[in-house]
Amino acid sequence: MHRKFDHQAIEQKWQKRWEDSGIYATPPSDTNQEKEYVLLEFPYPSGNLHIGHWFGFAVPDIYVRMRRMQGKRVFFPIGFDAFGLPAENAAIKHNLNPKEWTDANIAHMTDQLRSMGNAFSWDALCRTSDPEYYRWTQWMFTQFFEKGLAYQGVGVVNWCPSCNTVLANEQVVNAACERCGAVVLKKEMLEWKLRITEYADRLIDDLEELDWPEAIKESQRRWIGRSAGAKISFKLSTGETLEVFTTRPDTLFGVTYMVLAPEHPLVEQYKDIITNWADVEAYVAATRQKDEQDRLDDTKEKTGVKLEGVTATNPANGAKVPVYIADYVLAGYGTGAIMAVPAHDERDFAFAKKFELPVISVVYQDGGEIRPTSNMQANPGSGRLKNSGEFDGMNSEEAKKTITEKVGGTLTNTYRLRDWSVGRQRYWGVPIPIVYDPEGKPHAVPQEHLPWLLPTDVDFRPTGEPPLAKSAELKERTEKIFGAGWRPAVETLDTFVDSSWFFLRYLDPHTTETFATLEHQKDWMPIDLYFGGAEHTTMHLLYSRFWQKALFDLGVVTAAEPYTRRINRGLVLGPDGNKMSKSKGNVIDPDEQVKRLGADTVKMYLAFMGPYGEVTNYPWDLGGIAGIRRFLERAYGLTDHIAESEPETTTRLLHKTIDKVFRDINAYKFNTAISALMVFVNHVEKEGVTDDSYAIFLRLLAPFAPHLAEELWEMAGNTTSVHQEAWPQADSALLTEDTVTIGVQINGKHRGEIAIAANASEEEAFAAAKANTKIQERLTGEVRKIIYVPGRILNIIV
RNA sequence: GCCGGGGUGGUGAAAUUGGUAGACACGAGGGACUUAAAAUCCCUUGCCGAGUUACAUUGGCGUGCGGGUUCGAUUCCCGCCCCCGGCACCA
Repeated sequence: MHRKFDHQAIEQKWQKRWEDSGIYATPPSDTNQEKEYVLLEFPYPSGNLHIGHWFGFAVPDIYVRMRRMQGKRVFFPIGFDAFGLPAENAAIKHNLNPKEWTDANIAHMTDQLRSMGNAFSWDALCRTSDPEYYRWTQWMFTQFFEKGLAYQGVGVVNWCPSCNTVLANEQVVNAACERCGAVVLKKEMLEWKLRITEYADRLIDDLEELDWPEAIKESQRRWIGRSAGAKISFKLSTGETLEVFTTRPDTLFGVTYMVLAPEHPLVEQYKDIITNWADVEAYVAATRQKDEQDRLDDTKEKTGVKLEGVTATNPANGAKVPVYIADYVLAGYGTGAIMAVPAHDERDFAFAKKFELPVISVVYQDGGEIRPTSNMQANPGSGRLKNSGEFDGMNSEEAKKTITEKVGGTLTNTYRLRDWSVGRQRYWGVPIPIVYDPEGKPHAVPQEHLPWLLPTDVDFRPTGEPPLAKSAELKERTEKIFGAGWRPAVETLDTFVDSSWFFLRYLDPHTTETFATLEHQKDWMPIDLYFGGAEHTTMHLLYSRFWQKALFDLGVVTAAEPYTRRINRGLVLGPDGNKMSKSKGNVIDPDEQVKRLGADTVKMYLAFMGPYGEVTNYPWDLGGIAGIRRFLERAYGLTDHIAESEPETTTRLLHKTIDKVFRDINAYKFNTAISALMVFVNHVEKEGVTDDSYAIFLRLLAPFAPHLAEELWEMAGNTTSVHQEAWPQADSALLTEDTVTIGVQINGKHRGEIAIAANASEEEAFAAAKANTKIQERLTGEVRKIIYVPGRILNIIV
């Protein structure tokens, strides 16, 4: 019978008891239990937990709790990604300190997190803004600096005019700032970068080993964008050589012109040689003017200017070809210059048509020559060579190698990935632990001076000038330690740096000797399962893989890859099917729901919406959550149906439920696991259940409704925690039925059902079918064939 | 344009990956209880039709569209259409 329960009293009671007894604290190393490190993307302390946090944190807790009951030694920590711009912006708005704002939010959100009732290892909690955390962020950065992995260089950066800071390439989405949506500008400046490009191959190749959804792997591969080709040098009429990157060295004989990116250094250098310099200069200036948005808006009509007075010589056949600048060639990719083969590249073809340049076809396909003419398209396919001298008839693949060798080029890979820009011209972050000597040469702050504290005497309102530059304390500190004329770096680190190693600090949150002992790393790393959102595919997930590899090369971590398995989840939408937002007024407040219906209900409802681990968006359904609450009330009232004995159907169903709940949780299909529990409750309400079976049911319920299951477990007379009980084992003998109902088809059409022994022979099944009047009526003609799949189907062909 | 993931009732979704399509839940309709409402309980609920006073019963269609393979297709193959996410002149 359905029965109300006081969820607030129950939840408070058990949350306190679990904490007092410390049953979820980080498990000690010295046991024979198998370890399992389950990680969540830690929250940014924005002020309030939203439904997305619940979806992301409370649902994986189901998996964690089952694994614990199965005897695994599970580590399930939580923390805060506490540095970042919102704190600064909020502080400016409310006229307080970013630290105060952040700390207050953390305190509040910690309470909210506790109300979830997750099996968190609270003892491992850490926050990236604590000096004891960021001293290690800084230490790692200095190690990278010493190895040349962190460097400062002048380049064109992405500048967000609204956030007043540099952004990494990954943080620019559709030419706009990933955080605030402002259109990103190009700006030339000195910036701090990490050489992630040096790890490009490993970041691609090591994906093979990972048990990740293919979609994420593919996105990372495409983001890194490795392409195999060759670097080939062309002699210029000026005497210098021009190096180009091409994926098609086999088409070298088809080169009819060259193109440099407008920003290419040679352009400026040839100022006095180029006879139409005014035109060239104007084009370069126009390109510089264009921001990212303009480039996207382009209709992709090709533009460019010929460099009059400069020609290039094709190393393959000595042909002299003109040289252009055009903005379809990007300064940041390859060598910033290309050899153009209009016959076999669509972009070159479009350009050649516009500027009336020759098109020479040098590749044809077997079984029919396809040659572009001025009215046709380029043919980018591979095939056999022609018009290529001694290489005629060779296939493209072989020719790529042979021709490259012949002209003294080198086969090489080129990547789309850019080095990771990590310096930020803002306040609330990790100060870059670098000081400059009087000559301006950068030096790492030595370990004994770490943490290199974030100064507090700072006006952090954004002016475009880094706030730390205004700190007298930082300046004095630097001079005091290093000497007169020394000055500190004034940028802070991108917060993606902080989150690139948080999972290591969880292992040893209080050690002052190191960021995490090797002993604990060996015990827990790599992370077995990482739950998170799809938006981090080419940001956090890529950065932290790189960071781990860089640490691995320093010999300070034990694993070359941080995350063995990854599950991406979808999004919870508002009841109207739109993304929740204050302006749409469709925001569901989890606190309100928890107060009204309980944490167990909210958690279970989120788990019931659909399969987890598929990036699908689920609208919040007010009626749906009421249904879950109803289910829990019925589970609560199940004691009314406890009897001395139970029918065999109940026992069998129980074992099927054990089996299904286990398999479904293991596959993150929490929705169908819950429906199996519902089926069991529906059945027991009619048929009754014994004490023993009821106790098993409570153990199955425990991961989904930890508070209620614990309460019922206690009400059933137990003094232990249900969460420390062993996970039930299904009796395989009870999983298979003796008799089954199977469908009967005639000519493939469903015509009825028969109940027969599970191991019935074809003859027996056919006999049973003939005994069925409905079937019999239809079996008029001669039976030509019988298809019988035991336990599944009987199909009679007449 | 390219890459990835999808399209199943009024809704969220199931379907042991070729074997009774729609489990479970929501919503809706009807009934019981109640002075009444809420809550709860029971029944019905893919669509269209036949049939009966009411049951019982029964036919056809149905997993985005069009083909194909198969005894049998939501599942496999071919060709389209649409939706969501990512990338976007990357040589």
